[in-house]
Amino acid sequence: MTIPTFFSKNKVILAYGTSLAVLLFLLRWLELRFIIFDHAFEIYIGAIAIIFTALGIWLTLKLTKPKIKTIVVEKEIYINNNVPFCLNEKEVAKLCLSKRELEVLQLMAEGFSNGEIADRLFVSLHTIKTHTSNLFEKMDVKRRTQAVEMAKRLSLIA
Amino acid sequence: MTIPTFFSKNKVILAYGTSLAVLLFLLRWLELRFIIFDHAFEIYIGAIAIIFTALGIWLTLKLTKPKIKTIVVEKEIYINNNVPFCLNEKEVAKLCLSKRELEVLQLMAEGFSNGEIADRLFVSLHTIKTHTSNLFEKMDVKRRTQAVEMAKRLSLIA
DNA sequence: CTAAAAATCACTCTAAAGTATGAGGCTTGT
DNA sequence: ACAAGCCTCATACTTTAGAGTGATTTTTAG
Repeated sequence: MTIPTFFSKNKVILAYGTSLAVLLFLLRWLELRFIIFDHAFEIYIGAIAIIFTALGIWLTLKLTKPKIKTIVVEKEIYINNNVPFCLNEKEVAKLCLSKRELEVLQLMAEGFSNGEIADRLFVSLHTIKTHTSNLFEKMDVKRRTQAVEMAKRLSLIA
Repeated sequence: MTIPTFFSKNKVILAYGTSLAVLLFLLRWLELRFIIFDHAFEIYIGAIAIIFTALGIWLTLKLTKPKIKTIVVEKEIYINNNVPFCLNEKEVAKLCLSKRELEVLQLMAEGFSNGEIADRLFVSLHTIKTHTSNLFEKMDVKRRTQAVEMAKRLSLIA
């Protein structure tokens, strides 16, 4: 998570530059002591050194690929019962539940038997049984009580 | 996980400065030795450039903390108990529900079959059936799904 | 201690739930 | 037009749930 800040980068570079300056002064001093050196040459070399060191630093910073670290953050989604019901369409889509199946699921959760649901939706008991079977298959549950529990937890129904 | 301290940085920089000085003296010496080369200056500059670029790269790799690119994957977790469950004891008393019956009711709401509840509570299926029958009688419902719906509505269970 | 309540187990029988499979009609998007 | 998905209905079969009745053993409160 800790990406090198601009400050830390600059700190290194500045420290390096300072050391170069010190070095140049040292050379200057040596030049004064032993009037051997042509100081323009040293300044030139120093400049080249600084520039290309900076280039190297810049290149490295630009071109190094960051290590990829994947963090799975569990985002808790609290379901507030006092807030008007809001269908969780994501889950509905994920489970591939059809409108009719949701209707059946809703009535199932309200405690109606398959027969009562059939009457309410004006279809046969067979149809409701098919719907419930498909629901259990899609939701990967074995009983209507499990389906209801899951449906409430996922806000598939009110 | 040793983060580079200021001291260690300086140590590197000082060592670097020293090596630079040595290098300059070496080059100077070489220059004095072989003044033969026509393009000695250009070669010299080129060498400096290459060396210091490499040095910059090396320094950067050594002194910067490794880049880490973090990918945060949000995994949604649905949680329903935003308000800590509080048993509605008034209703429990009103309905004359016993502890055991509440236990059975809880497991029933979690989607377990009578057989599974029997296993969980280490009693026979007959016992659970008796409990459920008594529950339905007391709660005045006809099916377990209705009982569960009512229990959740009245906060008899979590 | 004792009566009441609670918990346990058993048996029978019916109703409902659930499984498996097949099939026909109705939209819908390509 | 046609494939795909959904809704519908059907049959046959298995499993679970629930009703009704009765009984024994713990627990618990007076």
